[in-house]
This record gives sequence, C-alpha cells and structure tokens, in this order.
Amino acid sequence: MSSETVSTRTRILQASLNLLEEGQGKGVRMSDIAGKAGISRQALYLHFRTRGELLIATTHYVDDLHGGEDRLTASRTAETGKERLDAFIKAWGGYLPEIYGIGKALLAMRDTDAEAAAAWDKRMQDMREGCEAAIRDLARDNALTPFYSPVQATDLLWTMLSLRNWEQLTIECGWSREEYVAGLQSMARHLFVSPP
Amino acid sequence: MSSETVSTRTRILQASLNLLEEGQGKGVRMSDIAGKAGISRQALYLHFRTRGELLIATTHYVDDLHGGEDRLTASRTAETGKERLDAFIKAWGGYLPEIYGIGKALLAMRDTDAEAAAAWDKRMQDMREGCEAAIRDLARDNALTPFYSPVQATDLLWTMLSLRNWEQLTIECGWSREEYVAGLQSMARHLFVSPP
DNA sequence: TCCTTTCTTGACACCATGTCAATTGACATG
DNA sequence: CATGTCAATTGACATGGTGTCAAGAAAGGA
Repeated sequence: MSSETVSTRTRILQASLNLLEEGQGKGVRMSDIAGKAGISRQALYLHFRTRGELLIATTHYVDDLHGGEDRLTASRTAETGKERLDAFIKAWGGYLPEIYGIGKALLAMRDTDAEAAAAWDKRMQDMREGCEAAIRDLARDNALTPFYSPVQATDLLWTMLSLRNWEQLTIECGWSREEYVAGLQSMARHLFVSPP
Repeated sequence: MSSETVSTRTRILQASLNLLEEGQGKGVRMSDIAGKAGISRQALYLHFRTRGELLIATTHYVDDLHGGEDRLTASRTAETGKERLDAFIKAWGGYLPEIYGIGKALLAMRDTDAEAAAAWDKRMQDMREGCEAAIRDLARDNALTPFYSPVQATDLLWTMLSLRNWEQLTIECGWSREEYVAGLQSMARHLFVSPP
C-alpha cells in the first residue's frame, strides 16, 4: 500500500496539523503529537529540533497542502484596486481558518521562542504586502479616500485582518465565514474606497 | 514614615504592577514579583492563592488607582450618539496603555487558567457594553449607517478596540496615542455615523 | 510569658521541554 | 553470514516555573 510508504516526518506533520486543528491551538504537547503519529516522544526530536521548529514546519506543510501562497497572490490579477481589495480579503478569509490552530500555537509561544515568533511575523509581513498592494492600486486608480495616508490605510487594513480579529468575530461573536468576508469587505470599502 | 505602614499585600500589588508595566507583560515570574516586593517567593502564596489571582488583583488595584471604571462610563453624559462614540473611544484609548501589561499577561495564561480568562473576559464584556451603548444612541438619533445591524456594528467596534489591535497599531506600526485615538474615532465615524 | 500572625528557609511534587546513553530490529552490502 | 547503518525504543535526567509543606524565627499584644 502506498500509505505504508508515508515517511515518519510526514506522519508527524499530519498528526501535528490534525491536533492543532481539532484543539483550535489549545495546548498541544509534544507527547500528544508523538502519540498520534504512533512514535515515542523522543523520536520527534530526531526530526525536529524543537517544538517551535515542528510548528513552523507544520505551517509549511499546510501551505503545501492547500497552495496557500498562490491563493493569496491571486488577487494580483485584479484590474482595479477595488477588485483587488475584495479579492484579497476573500482569499484571506479562506486561508485564515486553515492556519488558525497553528497560528494560535505559534502566537502563544511568542515570548519563549524567538524563532517561532519570527516565523509568524514573516507570515504577517507577507500578508501586509497584500494589504499594501491593494491600497497602492486604489491610490493609482484615484480611488483611495482622503481620510488616511497610504501607510495609515495599510496599517489599519492589516490590523483589521489579523488572526485575533478573525477569532473574535467568528468564534466569540459567532459570525460565519461568509459574514466575516462580507463584513470586512464592507468595512474596507467604506474606509478606503472613495465613491466614483 | 507613612510608607512603613504600607501593607505587604499592597507592596506586592505595586511590585506586580511595576513589573508588568515595565516588561510590557513579558514573562513576569512569581519570584520576580516577590523580589521586587522584598519578600520571599513563598510568602506571595500567603496573600494570593495563585499567579492568576495575583494578576487579577493587580487589575483591580490599577483600577482603584486611576478610577478606570468611572472614566469609561463618563461617556454616558454625552448628548448625541456621535459624541458618545467619540468620548468612549477617547476614554478607552487612555485606559488601554495602563492595563496593557496586565492584559497581555492575563491573555497569555488564557489556556491554563480558566479564572484568569474569565476575569479578562468580564472586562472585555464591560467594554463591549460601552460599544453597545454608543451604537444604541446612534440608532436613537437616527444616525446609525444602514451598513450594519446594531449587533454587527457593536461586534465590529468591539473588535476594533481590542487590546491586540491597540498593540499592533501603537507598538508594531508606531502610532502615537493621539494617532490611535484619532484613527479609531475616524474609522468608527465613517463606518457607523451617517452624515446629517 | 505565652500566643498569634507573618514571614523565612529548604525541600519537594508536578509538568512540559529538551538531552543523553544504551539497546533493538530491519535492511543493505560485501 | 557477518557487518554496519539507520530509525526508533526505553529509561533516566536536567531545567524552569508553579504550587505545597513543614519547621522555625521575629514582633507585637493580652
């Protein structure tokens, strides 16, 4: 069977991903992952130097699975700034739930693991570039409202789209995924897109 | 000297508050607090059952010091919904930096200490009532934009004003306190206040 | 003087991460 | 068949932080 040939490393990543998704990032221990992967806790360290490294590898794994990168840059093909803004928020709204568990775990170890913090920051910085590009295209179209400078608008959009905000709106306020996307698109339009 | 009469409990709370403010919530240990308060680590447990309880007591202490509660409800005296919204955001923008360190610490132990989580949630729920009241007054004045239902508007405003967003805008994006207040007031007006 | 309260010291349990050494079982290669 | 290698196992241990416990010390009031 082909499933026999799945490498241990991959089984670990699958286990990690499953647990992180199930538990919504809540306290997933090395021993939990090892158990789920069917190996001893110590054997994890034959594949990953630290818990942080395993978590980071898990984010890459999930990106490979779903082509996360591509999806986020797809908004590039939009003609107008407004379309790009909408497309970017929609893509982000589809991506966030996939990395929510891992993101929370990574965020939780921010203080203790600098590498993990940097890995997450890098991701957020990449996302910020999407915000920046949408705002830039709005300005190019002369469609950026005069309320904020491009940098301020980028800061605000980037902040609005944070993982924590997604968590608060969907999990605490009970918004559906569609409501989240529609709500944030609406916000962004009212704040940043001037009427034609 | 009157400073001799300061109770140990109070000295502990002062030490805790100082460290939490200095360190911006970063890893303040029980032994750090004990050291700063000039007592042994174990003696802390004669006054507070757990770290979580000490942290919660510290939030009450800071509220007593600055009259946090009062300040947040002062926006009640506003005549119009728009004024109330502005006043509330301004008050919140002054309050947040004071509880930032404690808030972060409390948030960091969300997963491990249910009591601490509940204490923080309670605070956020109180803040939400301020959001709700401002939106309600806007609706009363017929000044609430038709883009969102009152509940949705409350959800959004509440989310926009979160500690994490304040952190991201001021610490990561470098906004000053004034920029934060002005920026969020501007956002809230554009999203929720319909022109007269 | 005796009692109580508060604090001290030192030791220890618990839990999670990370390390180390010794061992096993499978498999390839000469 | 003997040998070496690789991945994994087991058990023990260090570290760091929280929380507990027991025995004793200093201060103050009745």
